[in-house]
Amino acid sequence: MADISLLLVDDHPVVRNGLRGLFESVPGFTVLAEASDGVEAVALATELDPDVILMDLRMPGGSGLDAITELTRRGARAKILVLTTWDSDTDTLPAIEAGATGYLLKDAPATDLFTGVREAAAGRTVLSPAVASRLVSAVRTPAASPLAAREREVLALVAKGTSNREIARELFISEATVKTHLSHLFTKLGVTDRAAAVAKGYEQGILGRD
Amino acid sequence: MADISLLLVDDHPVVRNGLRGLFESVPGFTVLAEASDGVEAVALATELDPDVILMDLRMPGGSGLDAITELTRRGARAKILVLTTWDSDTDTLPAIEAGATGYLLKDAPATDLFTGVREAAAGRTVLSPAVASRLVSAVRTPAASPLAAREREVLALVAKGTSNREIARELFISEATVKTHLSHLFTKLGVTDRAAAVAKGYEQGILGRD
DNA sequence: GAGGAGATCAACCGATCGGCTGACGGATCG
DNA sequence: CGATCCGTCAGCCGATCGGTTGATCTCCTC
Repeated sequence: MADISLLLVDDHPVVRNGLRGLFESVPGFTVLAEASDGVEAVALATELDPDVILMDLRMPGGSGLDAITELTRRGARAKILVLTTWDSDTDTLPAIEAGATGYLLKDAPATDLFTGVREAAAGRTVLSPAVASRLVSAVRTPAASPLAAREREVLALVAKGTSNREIARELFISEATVKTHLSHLFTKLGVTDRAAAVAKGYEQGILGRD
Repeated sequence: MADISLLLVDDHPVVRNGLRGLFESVPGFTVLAEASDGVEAVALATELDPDVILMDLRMPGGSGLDAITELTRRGARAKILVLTTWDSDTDTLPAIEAGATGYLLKDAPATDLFTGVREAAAGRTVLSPAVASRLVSAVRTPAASPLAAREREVLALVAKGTSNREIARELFISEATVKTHLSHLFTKLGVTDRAAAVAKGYEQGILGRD
């Protein structure tokens, strides 16, 4: 197996040097280049096509988040590992949404960094428990639907662009009943029209989970 | 620190026995009880209030998923760890959405089981890389918006229940222009009314990320 | 510099929606 | 047994929507 090629991105030369030293001290890694901001990172990543990019999020001039978004948009092959100082960093979730493969703590033991990079290069996701928790709570949907079963059915059809008349036919009820259900669910959701009702439905997790 | 109290839930006596043996062979754990299906699990969990519940998902008579949902609904204190046989189990994500704290592989080394349970008891999320990946891809939003900037603004207002006339006032344009934008975005999204447009907006990640 | 996309506006018309009022039977719960 | 919620239905009416056709202007790209 060939070395894993790396691109280091951090605005602090000290950090970059430290990382370079670490990864050059063990076999299996090659540091292709270093970048000090997001723009440079995108340019170098495009040019050098590294296996893994180690990227700090907080940098002057072209944030790490933007760089991740841009690289993802370009369909870059490189796996992106976010380097954070604190575990509780609120930027982590957006970074992962933007396309980061995982994240590592800057003060993690060296062996953790090595395994993290290897995992990422192999296409696996690298997450600490804290980040995993945040992901879980982002996915988890707490709210129980305040709508009656029939109202949910009507709302689901509304979300598909079905007219009241068509809904009536589909559910084997009269158009008047459909309108009654709609009025009720409008009140319950605190809206006045079907478009806003659909929006509330998604916000509250009533819709969207086929 | 007191022992971590456990409830074991699996339809196979052999598996339950094996787990009990494992956890009784080391200090720090107390197996309170065993349940063979979801219903029994909920009853015992309510009665005994364990710290951690180890639960199989596939069981006859009251699936594990239903049990998790029910326990979550009741606000049970116990952390729920799902026991799966295969990592690729498609039930894992729903289980986590339902309220599971994490999951463990049945054939994982004993030490992994122990640390997993300890982590869960401490409130941390226990996930394998494969599950983490699936979580990440569930959160990740791929599609770039096919809508023009102005069209997105109109759609966002529509989702809030704003009428065309109000949108016009809000954006300092005429009602006619609002209707033009709507017609265009309807076409682009492949829908025929504002309610379905809002739904598409959420499905495609255009709406919903304030 | 032609073409395309975005943003702006107008007028018309039929279809649909949403509000209002009122009603009835069943289920569940205290 | 009465209250409350769910699900069903009706008619009326003004407001709003969506489709259509057609137009002007700018900006960007090829």
